[in-house]
Amino acid sequence: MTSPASPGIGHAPAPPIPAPGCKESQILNGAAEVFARDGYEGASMSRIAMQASVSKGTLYNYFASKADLFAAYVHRDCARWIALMFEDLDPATPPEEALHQVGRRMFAMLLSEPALVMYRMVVAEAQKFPELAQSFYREGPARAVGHLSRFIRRAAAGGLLSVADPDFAAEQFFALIQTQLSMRRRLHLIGMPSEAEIQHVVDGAVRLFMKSYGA
Amino acid sequence: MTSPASPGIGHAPAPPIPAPGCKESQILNGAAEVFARDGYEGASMSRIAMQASVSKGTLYNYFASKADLFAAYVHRDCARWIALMFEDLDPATPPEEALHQVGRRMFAMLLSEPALVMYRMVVAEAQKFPELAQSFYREGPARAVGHLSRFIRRAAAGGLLSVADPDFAAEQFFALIQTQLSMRRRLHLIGMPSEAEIQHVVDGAVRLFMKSYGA
Amino acid sequence: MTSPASPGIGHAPAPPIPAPGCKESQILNGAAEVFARDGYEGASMSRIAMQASVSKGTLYNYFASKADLFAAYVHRDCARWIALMFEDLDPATPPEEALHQVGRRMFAMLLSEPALVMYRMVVAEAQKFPELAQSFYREGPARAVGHLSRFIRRAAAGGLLSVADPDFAAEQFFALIQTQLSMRRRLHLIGMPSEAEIQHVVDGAVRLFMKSYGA
Amino acid sequence: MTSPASPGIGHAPAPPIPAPGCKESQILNGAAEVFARDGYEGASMSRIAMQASVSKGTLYNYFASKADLFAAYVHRDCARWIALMFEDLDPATPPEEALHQVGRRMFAMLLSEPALVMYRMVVAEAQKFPELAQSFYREGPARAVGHLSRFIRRAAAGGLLSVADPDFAAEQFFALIQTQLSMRRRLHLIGMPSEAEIQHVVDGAVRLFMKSYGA
DNA sequence: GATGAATGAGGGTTCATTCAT
DNA sequence: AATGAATGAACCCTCATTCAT
Repeated sequence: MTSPASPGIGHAPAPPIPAPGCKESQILNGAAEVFARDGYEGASMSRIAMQASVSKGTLYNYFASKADLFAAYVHRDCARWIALMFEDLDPATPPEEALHQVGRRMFAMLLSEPALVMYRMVVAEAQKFPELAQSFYREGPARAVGHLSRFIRRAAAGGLLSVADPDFAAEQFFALIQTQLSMRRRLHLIGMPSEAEIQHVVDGAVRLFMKSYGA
Repeated sequence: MTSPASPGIGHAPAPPIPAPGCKESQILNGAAEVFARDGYEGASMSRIAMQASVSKGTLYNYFASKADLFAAYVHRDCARWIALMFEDLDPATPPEEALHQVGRRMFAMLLSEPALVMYRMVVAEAQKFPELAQSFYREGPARAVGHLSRFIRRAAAGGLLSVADPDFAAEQFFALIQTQLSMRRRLHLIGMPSEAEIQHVVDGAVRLFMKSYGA
Repeated sequence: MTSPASPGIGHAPAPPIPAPGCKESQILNGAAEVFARDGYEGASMSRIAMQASVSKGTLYNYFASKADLFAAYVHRDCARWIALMFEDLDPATPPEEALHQVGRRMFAMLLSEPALVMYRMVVAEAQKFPELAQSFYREGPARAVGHLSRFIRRAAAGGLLSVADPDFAAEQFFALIQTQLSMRRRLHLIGMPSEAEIQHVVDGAVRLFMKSYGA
Repeated sequence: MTSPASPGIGHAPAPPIPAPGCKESQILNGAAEVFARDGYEGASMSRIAMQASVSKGTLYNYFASKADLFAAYVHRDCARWIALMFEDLDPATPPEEALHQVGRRMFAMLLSEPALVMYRMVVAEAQKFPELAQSFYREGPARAVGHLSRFIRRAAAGGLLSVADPDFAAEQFFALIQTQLSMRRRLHLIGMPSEAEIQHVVDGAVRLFMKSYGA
């Protein structure tokens, strides 16, 4: 119903992301800004209402509570940039080149401002919103690893890589991308790294990976 | 700065960690409990006062504000368990064995409950308390990498490893430890991993590392 | 249904009770449920609208305000069960038997759930809605006493009772029905009394009454 | 301390009524005024704070919630005027005179402004505060009936009255006091009755009572 | 130094009411 | 005639902070 276009696939998104122009979307935009700036606890419904240019009452016409609004915001924004992450890799790409490509994309995505904000909030509130942490993990990191793992398995089957445990290997590659540079960025100690810095980290990761897992 | 070697001189550490028995310490203990449970915004001075068995007035005799108290708590507790992390590695240890040893220790420490709590809080409040994030990074991750880097450099000098950039190599090893298992633990999705799971991750990290950097 | 049948006579009731099927009636039914459950202040127009299956806007098309709606509800429901109270007593009935009969009916009616609810609400809001209390009194207790008083007067005229002040005597009988049992019921301390308990109270009332006022 | 006079009895009051001058008392005075005027739901903590000349925060330093404050108010004010009700009747008083005396006192008390207010509130909120209704009944009406019942029993034992069931007889007398005058007063339809009106009702009650139960 | 009563701004939430459709 | 989205004031309650004792 929400996407009759692509026949045969139809895995409908659970929370139907609101149309960009509508009031609900307007509220979520305001919420995104305030939550990102102040965190969950620090954000106030008053400020969100103000930022979204609606009355406080209207907030509650769309979302039953602050927690609900927060969940909706996380879901929408997760879905947004997760979608950008993985257009499937062409299996024909030589592994080394594919790793470079996906490595750079991952890196850039991980350290992008919206992803950072999301990561910070989900980590911070994981205790209070366990189901949010769960769905964040499932929709984000888990899917990324899954995609990479499938690529590795195919490459191994084709004799291009020599990997016994593709899942674990994918996790390792994913981990190698997140050096201290990521940590410092997450702690707001640095801004977005330059292209050269990214390249350096990714090169290092690919080199280590291929040395072990190259055919 | 941390080097207490120079004898006879008592250059006091910047934030003088309070004597364990005193009232200030008593307050910080209460604060630790409450901050860990409720987060910065969620914690209330009343609850902290109650937990520490002092009056609210006394809190303000020792700490000018909630933010101040929070900073003091982070500093003290960071210092506490960072200290446990790195008794210096014996340079005589064979690299592979040393990596296994330090890998296991890092892993266990990183995923321990107090470290998780601290990580979560610092990440969550990095925006509001930038200087806190800075000192957390300096006293924690940066020192860990520094230690490992020095060990690698020595081993390379001795011909036991073949590493061009010891700092970067150390970061890579550190990164390899933090697979999805860490991510899931940070998101409260799993409890403390078993000894076998730890061993598996560390083995994999050492294998990858040695394949590239082994002499 | 209230008797539009009688041809030729148009003594319209002051607040024209709405026809049972119409939208106004539908709203009042919803209001009755919610007011009874939540009281005047506790009731919300949203819940009433929901209960009545109409939109909030429609509520205001029929009633200018919450207070108006409340008044309409009280009027209609008072009228409803007051009507059931007194089909006129047959003057030929021997007084003692008539008193037993009317006593039991009064008692049962007074302690019935809808009457209790109404009593509670009118008492509670007597200050805020004085005209409501007035009309409640006039349509309820005053009419009950009036009926009984007329019966007593006729009986006295016929030599069956010896009563100087029929109004006062009727009030006394009415009062004797309302022992502590009524009080406890009004305070929600007990449920509906059993038939035996009712009989006991009514017997006692009739006995006392007849001892003084019997011919 | 509250009643050192009667030795050997000492039934201490459960909720220690606060000293008249203290802040708690000051708050309760403000609460009494506002609750009496606006009812439980209608009263706002802000108005109470204002009326009591304290800040809203202070209210919550003394009472955990609005419900708590309401309960404390009911308890204190019940206790206050219940105490005035029954200094024990002298058993030597002739029954008819005693009934006149207690009848007038009851009547006046029942229809006094504070008792009315209390009655209205307890009835109104009996559903939401059942334990309050219970303790109101126990401390008020039940005790009144108990006192009267004991007097009647003694008189019957002394041959001055002829009563088989003193409890029921006491209830009947109590009921006879509460004619429509009481009802009208409870509905705020009239002010305090005149001395003559009171006398009339009480005379009638005593007459009916003595006609049946006189020796 | 230690206390805890007092404060008042601000928190999330509900509500009666309005009005464009 | 009927709707329901939008409003903003008011609700109860919590909070960090102050200050007289």
